[in-house]
Amino acid sequence: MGITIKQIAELCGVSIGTVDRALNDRPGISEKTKRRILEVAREHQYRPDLTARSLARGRTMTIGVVLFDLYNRSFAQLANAIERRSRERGYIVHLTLTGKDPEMEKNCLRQLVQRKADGIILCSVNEGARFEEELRGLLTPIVTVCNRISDRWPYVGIDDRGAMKEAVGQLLRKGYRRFVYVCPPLADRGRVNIHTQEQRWIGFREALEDGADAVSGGQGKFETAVIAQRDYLDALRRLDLAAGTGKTAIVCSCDAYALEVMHDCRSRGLRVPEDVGIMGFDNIDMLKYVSPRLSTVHYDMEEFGTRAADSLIAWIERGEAPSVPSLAYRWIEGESV
Amino acid sequence: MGITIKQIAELCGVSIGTVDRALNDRPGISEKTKRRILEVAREHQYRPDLTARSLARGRTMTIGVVLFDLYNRSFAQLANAIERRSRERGYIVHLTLTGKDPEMEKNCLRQLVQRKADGIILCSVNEGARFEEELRGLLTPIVTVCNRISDRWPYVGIDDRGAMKEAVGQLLRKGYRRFVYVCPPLADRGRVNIHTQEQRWIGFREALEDGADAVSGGQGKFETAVIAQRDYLDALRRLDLAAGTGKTAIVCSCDAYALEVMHDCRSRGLRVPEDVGIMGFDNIDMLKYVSPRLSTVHYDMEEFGTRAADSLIAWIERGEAPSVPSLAYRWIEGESV
DNA sequence: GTGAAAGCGCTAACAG
DNA sequence: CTGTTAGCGCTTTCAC
Repeated sequence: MGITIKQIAELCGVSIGTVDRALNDRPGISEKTKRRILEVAREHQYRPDLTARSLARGRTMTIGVVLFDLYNRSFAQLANAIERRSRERGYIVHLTLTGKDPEMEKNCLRQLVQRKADGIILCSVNEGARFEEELRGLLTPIVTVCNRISDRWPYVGIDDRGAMKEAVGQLLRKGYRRFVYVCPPLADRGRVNIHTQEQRWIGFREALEDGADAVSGGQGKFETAVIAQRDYLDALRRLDLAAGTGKTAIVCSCDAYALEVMHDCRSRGLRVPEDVGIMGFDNIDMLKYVSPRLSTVHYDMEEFGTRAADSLIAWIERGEAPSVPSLAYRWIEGESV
Repeated sequence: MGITIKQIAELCGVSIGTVDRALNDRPGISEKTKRRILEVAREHQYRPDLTARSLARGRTMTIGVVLFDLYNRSFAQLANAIERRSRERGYIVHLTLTGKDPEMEKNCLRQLVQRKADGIILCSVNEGARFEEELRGLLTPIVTVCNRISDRWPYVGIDDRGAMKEAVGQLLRKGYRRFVYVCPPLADRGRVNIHTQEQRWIGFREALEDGADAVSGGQGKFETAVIAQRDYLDALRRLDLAAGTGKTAIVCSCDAYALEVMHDCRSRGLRVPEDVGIMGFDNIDMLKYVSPRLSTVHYDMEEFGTRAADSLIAWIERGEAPSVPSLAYRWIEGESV
């Protein structure tokens, strides 16, 4: 199935070395024989066997991608962009999904290394010194995305902390003084990589600290509650949002939560933003179908993808880990706060 | 980087043949030497080089996937399911995206074949005898999904014609007698694969034909308009939905269009379903954030993925193209008709 | 039981 | 300019 250089060599009455020179237009071959060889190759629809080439060259022109899943719209866009850019640059993508299972993630990585992927783009759930040791042992360029691991591996993403800080600053400016922060469980720290969520959480606190100084000269803090658990809606319902003075802003660390929260609040008869303010983070594109429009933080997932691919390829081809600057983000003024 | 069987052989003072027997527990080796070899292999963290194995075995344990993109939620789910199932069964996925570009699609296919993917799951935009000839020339098992090509290649999907027919039957039963059918351009037929859209369109017409017989004994047809163009919203606006008697049902061949249409109608002050009925197709999961709930046809994209993977693997491993029965679908009663 | 050797298809270094 | 040869790391067949 498919003709090989050896067969071409026989057909042309030359050696495989010569065929190789012709096919990969390497120097040291006469125009005449080259033309003849190319002609024969074309006639027989010669297509080099890339697995053989990989073995010989020691490079597979393959990029391994490790993500949680593609349910999340953002991950889908990310994968899309990575594939696009990679193939533009001559690489093909091995997609592997972990389902956020630490062991599965290790399997994926191992698998990719065994298949000799030239580099890997990783959104990790694993974390910790031991995991880093394992990563180092893979001896493969790795670029992290969405979840930073450590300075040793380039990270593509925004400054989540700064972004959240700015966003909450907007709420303060609008006059909000009571806050509920809703996010996924942060307790797994150390076992599971929640770098991004953690940064946002820090950004939230910093914004309030700075705000407290500015607003009341360091006097009275703001009223805040934190909900960081799976059944966040239940927890939220137990809170009396109307108690006290002033309107509450529910700061959600991601749009997915914000949408659920908004839905739930409204089903309880709370008007948004009249009775309660809600903000999200991520600007997932589902938002365009939702009213009132959610106020949120936007960043470009596609850019994450192309940047991650570019950085990884730079590393692969230049041999040294590149440093990647934080990408841009911006506050989206909706109608929900 | 990484130890090889040759090195293990030297370390153990045996031949590589023996090492191979130990590592792949093949018969013809004493328990004792086997144990010793495995011990050494474990110590040195031996991981077989899968590119080398591929070359030697003539199988890569790789499945190529060719889709349009991952923007569409359904494709993302599809890709997700394919990856999951494939890796469960020992295969890894090569993801390639065509962006609906026929030439790009051919590139992807060629690339996958050169990389010796054991089989390919394809959602094709190309179509026609010549393309089929090319596909045949690839000499690789191919399972089609979402867009059928011909009987030569197994197709995973639902009976779109039947499903649309049933759905429109629901509308007739609800009393609708005026219809606007909205779908992507159908004019590209022959050049571009629009099998699915075509089937739905046929289903729509059949439903009305059957309905005409049933309702008025073959007398008077229903009032219908068809919009099959990129700027379908503009076209729709030009229609006077209120004219004539009875309420109009806008039958959209996909939810994406239905959502846009619904949004547009409401921005024009039309109430759904009081003034106009709208139905979609696909039951994309964005719908859960939309009210009124869209009436639509549901099918399980994940099932497409696992079935496609299973069928392809069956073909790869058993050597003969499997036949795949149509998958299940069901009408979702929403509030939009 | 074990070893030797011939591939898989391509690359790359070295002779001529 | 062209041919030869030795790999890449693993599999597989055939001797011993």
